[in-house]
Amino acid sequence: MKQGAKTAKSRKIRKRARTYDAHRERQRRRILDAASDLFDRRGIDRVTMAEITAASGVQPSTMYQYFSSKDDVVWAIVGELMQDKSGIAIEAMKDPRNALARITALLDMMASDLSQNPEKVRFMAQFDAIYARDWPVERLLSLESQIHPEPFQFFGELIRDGIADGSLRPDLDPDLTMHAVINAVIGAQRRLASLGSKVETEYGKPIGELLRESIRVLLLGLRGPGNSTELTGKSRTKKRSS
Amino acid sequence: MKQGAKTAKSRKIRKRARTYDAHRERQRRRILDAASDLFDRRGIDRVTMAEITAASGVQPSTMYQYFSSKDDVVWAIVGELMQDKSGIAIEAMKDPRNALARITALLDMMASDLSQNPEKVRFMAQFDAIYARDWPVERLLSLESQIHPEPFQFFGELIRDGIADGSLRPDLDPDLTMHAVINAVIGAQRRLASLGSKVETEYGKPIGELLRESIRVLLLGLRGPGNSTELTGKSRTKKRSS
DNA sequence: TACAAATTCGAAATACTATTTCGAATTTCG
DNA sequence: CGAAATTCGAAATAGTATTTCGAATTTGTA
Repeated sequence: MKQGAKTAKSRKIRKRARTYDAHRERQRRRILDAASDLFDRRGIDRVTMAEITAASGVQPSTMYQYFSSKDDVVWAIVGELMQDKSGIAIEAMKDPRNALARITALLDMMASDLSQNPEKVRFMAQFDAIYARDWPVERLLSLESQIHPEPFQFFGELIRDGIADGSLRPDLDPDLTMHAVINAVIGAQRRLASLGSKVETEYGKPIGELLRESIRVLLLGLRGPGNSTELTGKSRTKKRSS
Repeated sequence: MKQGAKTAKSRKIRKRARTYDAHRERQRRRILDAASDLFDRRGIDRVTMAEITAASGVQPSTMYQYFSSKDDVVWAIVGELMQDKSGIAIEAMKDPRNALARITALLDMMASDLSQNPEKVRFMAQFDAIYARDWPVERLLSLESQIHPEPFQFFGELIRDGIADGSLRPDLDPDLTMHAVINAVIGAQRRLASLGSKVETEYGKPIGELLRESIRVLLLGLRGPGNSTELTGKSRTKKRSS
């Protein structure tokens, strides 16, 4: 349906020949942007289709020509978000020093994400809680595999590398530990986003700070006997990373 | 409406005088049990009031005489769950050895909870994601404070005790660390419950095992320099670490 | 025991909501 | 130009939470 459509609007000559597709892209974007904004501000389940159509300026009948249901809209937004995040994550993992440094960069990225886009994180938390369980595994798998082909092996390698280069403690389980750590950080991140200001008023600390402390403890637990205080201290106070 | 009503059903003599109240209690229970079961099996948002009334054997009109809305039902169940869990948690924290042992007991309890009642945990995850943010802070606070009066000071003390007795590393922040750790474990626990079987089929490990690994890493990160292997390999199945 | 209060039922009514349908009007394509 | 794609408007369908009310039943009490 949309294969050769997005190569580029090369010149005016081509532009006319692609008006249908280009228009469809624009409409789709308008709908997704409007929906995303509403979801962020009010939560998935409190947003009605009528509101989405109103905010995006199309009629319901048009709406359903782009998305077959409200769930479909949610799914599309989730897909885009995951795509974005995984790109950033892969970038963050380029650190050449050692495995611990790469893990640190990845987790720091998640903390920044919470501080900068708490609404998006909250949206993903709602997705997990409401939809993820019932939707067919294939749908999730196809999305995820399209993003990171082999996360299992990859995470396993990471732990193995770290044990080899001495940055991680040697008694970690390559098939388990990295998944457990990532899940803990994502879980903490999304819970903080869900509770939002409630946490801040009750605990007196910004949610970003709480998550960074969780990450600090986890990294301390991963660290090999060698590097005692190397990465421990006030870790992420953003210095000019050259 | 129901002040001096629940002291006790002393004798048969009294029993008759309290039939109204007793009946109301029973009805309330029937509704909550039926609703809880449905929520566990299908998720909060997929359960209709009609189903709840059918399952509990009352008419809608009767239903709304006990709970003013579906949210009200959800809230009541959350309240009971929190009450239960906090009782168990307080019990688990009685370990007299040292602060690290108490924290370990608390986190282990959460892992057992996930393994034994994944549906309940999932229910709480949905509550957090869908409701917790919008509901008035006072409502959450009144519930929580009724359960554990001073969690802040309590958690702070725990860290301070641990630093004093040497079981925790000395550079932890009494006002921050324990909250961060608890939040990470609860977040991980609820995320695993939300994703449920999906995690198991994709990662090939039961969710309980993943959570226990997260907890193991966190505890390693908390541990003071003194007790190297003391509590590490303990609850974690095999692995005679030496 | 008789009467008032509390509880339940049944059934219908209201007000939202997601989703569909269809024909007419407009724009794009070949 | 004529066919195809797109949008609109407006109304229709079906499912949902919540309310209302009078009749029937049970319980409390004088």
